[in-house]
Amino acid sequence: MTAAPHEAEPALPGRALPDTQQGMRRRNLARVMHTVSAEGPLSRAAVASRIGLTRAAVSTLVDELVRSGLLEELGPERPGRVGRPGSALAVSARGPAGIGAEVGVDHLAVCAVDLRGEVRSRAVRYGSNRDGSAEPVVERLTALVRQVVAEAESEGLWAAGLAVAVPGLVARDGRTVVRAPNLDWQDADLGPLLPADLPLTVDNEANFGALAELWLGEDTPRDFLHVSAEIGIGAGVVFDGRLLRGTRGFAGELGHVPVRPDGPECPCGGRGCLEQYAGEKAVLRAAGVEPGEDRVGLLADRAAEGDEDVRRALREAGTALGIALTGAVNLLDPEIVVLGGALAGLAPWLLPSLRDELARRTAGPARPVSVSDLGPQGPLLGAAHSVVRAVLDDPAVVAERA
Amino acid sequence: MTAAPHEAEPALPGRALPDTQQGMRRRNLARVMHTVSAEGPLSRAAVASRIGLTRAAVSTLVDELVRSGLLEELGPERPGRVGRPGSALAVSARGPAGIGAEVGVDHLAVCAVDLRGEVRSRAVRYGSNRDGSAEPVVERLTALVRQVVAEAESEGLWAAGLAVAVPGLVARDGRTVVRAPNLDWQDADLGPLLPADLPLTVDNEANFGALAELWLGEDTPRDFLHVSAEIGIGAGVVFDGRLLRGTRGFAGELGHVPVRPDGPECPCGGRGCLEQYAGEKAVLRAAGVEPGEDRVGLLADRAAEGDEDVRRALREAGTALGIALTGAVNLLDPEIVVLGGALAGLAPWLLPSLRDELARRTAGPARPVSVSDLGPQGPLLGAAHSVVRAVLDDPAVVAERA
DNA sequence: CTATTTCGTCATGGCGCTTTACAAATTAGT
DNA sequence: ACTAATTTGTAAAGCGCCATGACGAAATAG
Repeated sequence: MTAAPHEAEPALPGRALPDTQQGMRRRNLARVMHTVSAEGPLSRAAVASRIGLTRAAVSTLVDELVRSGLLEELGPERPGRVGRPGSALAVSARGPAGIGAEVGVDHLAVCAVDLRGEVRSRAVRYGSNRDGSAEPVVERLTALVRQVVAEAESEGLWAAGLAVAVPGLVARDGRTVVRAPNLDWQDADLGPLLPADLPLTVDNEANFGALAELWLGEDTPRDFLHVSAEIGIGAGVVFDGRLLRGTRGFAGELGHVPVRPDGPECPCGGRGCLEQYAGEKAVLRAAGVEPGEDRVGLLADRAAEGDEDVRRALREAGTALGIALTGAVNLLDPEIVVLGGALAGLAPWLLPSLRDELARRTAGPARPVSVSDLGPQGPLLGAAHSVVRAVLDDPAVVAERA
Repeated sequence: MTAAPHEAEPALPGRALPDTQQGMRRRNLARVMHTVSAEGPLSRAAVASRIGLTRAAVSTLVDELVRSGLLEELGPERPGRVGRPGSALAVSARGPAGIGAEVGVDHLAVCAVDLRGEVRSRAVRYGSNRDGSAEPVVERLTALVRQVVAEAESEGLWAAGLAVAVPGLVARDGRTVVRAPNLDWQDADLGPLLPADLPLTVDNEANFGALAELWLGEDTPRDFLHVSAEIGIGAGVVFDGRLLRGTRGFAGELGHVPVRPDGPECPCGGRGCLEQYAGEKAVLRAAGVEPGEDRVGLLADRAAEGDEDVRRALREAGTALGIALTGAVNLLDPEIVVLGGALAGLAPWLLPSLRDELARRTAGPARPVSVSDLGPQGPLLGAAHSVVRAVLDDPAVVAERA
């Protein structure tokens, strides 16, 4: 029997729980965890007033969470005010950990994040992953995962689940990679290839990048568009704090939004797709740069040196992005647009023309376009945190295993 | 003191309710109402098995709802199977009613819908509403509302709320029309102008059209794009059964998605927006038809007669729609795209080129594009039903007033 | 006419939160 | 220093809500 998959981001009060007294209890456990996690060390009384329950009720909830090893008592608070000081509670640093993994075109990365959000262990392995099939790649990934899990365990943690970010389309079952052109994968079910004792989620790296921005970004609103590019151009659409996945799970294919309907043909079947103007290949060609290792770093270096060909190529890519984003902004009215992934490193040369185009084409106040401060780490962190969020969202499940 | 506004579509179990025993009770009352409403007359036992509570629990819930006048006992069921027949329960036809209203460019319409979804009373008034300001228009609308409410009351109903559909952008407060170019309205707060004894919601007609499709359409999935055109072109984005409104409430502005980035200038500031190709004005001009009354009917008639200019204009509009929708489909991966509003009547001439364009440009299986069977009635019905849904979503609120 | 099945209700019980009360630990004021 | 006031955490009693189990009522099957 394989472990059950977990949802990646069922908002705060896991709406799946039934409306019975036990469901209520579980949701309230989750609310305590979320509150303590978000607002640092807090006394029982502080938690109670924040979530609208009584101190007595919170006491019993906290007892249960402490017994399960999900919360820790830090001892008496420094009293600044009158009255008996509370006993500070914090999310445990020795409980469950989320294991995040990333399959890149030429690297693999795995990390373990504890409930406090700290990265406690990590491992990277470089080398091409275009092996023609998923098996050998996932085998190497599994080795890396075991290594990170072992290291986490030596620090008193235990792995609560594994989330894998891949550069490709993932079916809604959260296990099957339908198509990953840059890896040459097609309809690859990663479930049987990864450790069966860990609840597994597989998702698009752009989705995990967007979730990382939502969870970890400074002042990230609940309605935003996260644009990222590795080789293709993907977008994560987050509304009301929820990631929009689409019926088949293929939402966010910004790279194939038409920019010039009569433009060059695209492998997708369309013409003039964004990727034909702002995709990595197109930009490298326009800049007259040979494809090779660390292409993004190369472009950034050349642009910084003042290479006019590279700068023009990036300006034009920014314009194309601006056109595509005009459509997206008109359709979705996000509060901000965030550039992440490889785009973050090239932002200084993309942003001016992108902002120009967007401002020119949209009415009303200018739409803020910002750059993710997570940079290329977004997807990996998002994956690991998705497991952590699953624990916070339903602590009862994990308490049984602890 | 004005009545509190209600949410338009907080899914089934109004997530706003607190996680306390009373909140649980209220959510379970809602689940009973939704179940009975959706699946026709049902016995207590049938409801119990559907929502996963025991017969005993459902009995007390039903008692409460019957006492409040929200459910009715229809008497013993026709027994087809062995065992004691159940007592059929139905949603009451004499309880609260939702009042929907629509402000069109040259008409006003109001209707009352009971909890069963039946239209029990309606009134229409023709005549231009471009009076330069909202006051006189809303005054006429109020008169119509009072007339419909009185008629509904004479049938034993009482008005639970009023929802108004407007052809323009509405702020997220659900009361203020920020901009309605075709009415010449700007920053008009309709709150003080409408009956203060009715909870009020104002929303974009495209949004209400999309909700009508969600609630009333045959086989409408939970993820879809609803495209409607009156004078502008709007889209309702529904995902996971929830309408996506955007930060400012301006989501769905499909009309200003760029189709040809160097196309003709648009009043919005952009160039080559969809509206420049598929908007009413553009189509009329391309077809060589003079603007006037019932422009859509005229176009449909001419096209049916075989007028080649009109047909070409509609074909080209369909192509432009196809390009804009390609972007939307790539970004959102909806299960289907539905054409509603004025577009529904022109569908026979728009659809072929629209489908062609969409199929050519998107990979994978063809995305179904269908036509709403609600036609131009969508927004009005959606508005009235939004009030009905609010009652189903939280019967306890209304029970107090009954 | 009896056995069986299903429905609705009642009494009982368990579970989860609130209320109320109280001891513990701190600050403010005299 | 000592008392009053304030706040925290816990314990006991109470109430609301659903589950369980039993029962009469009303149908079908044999």
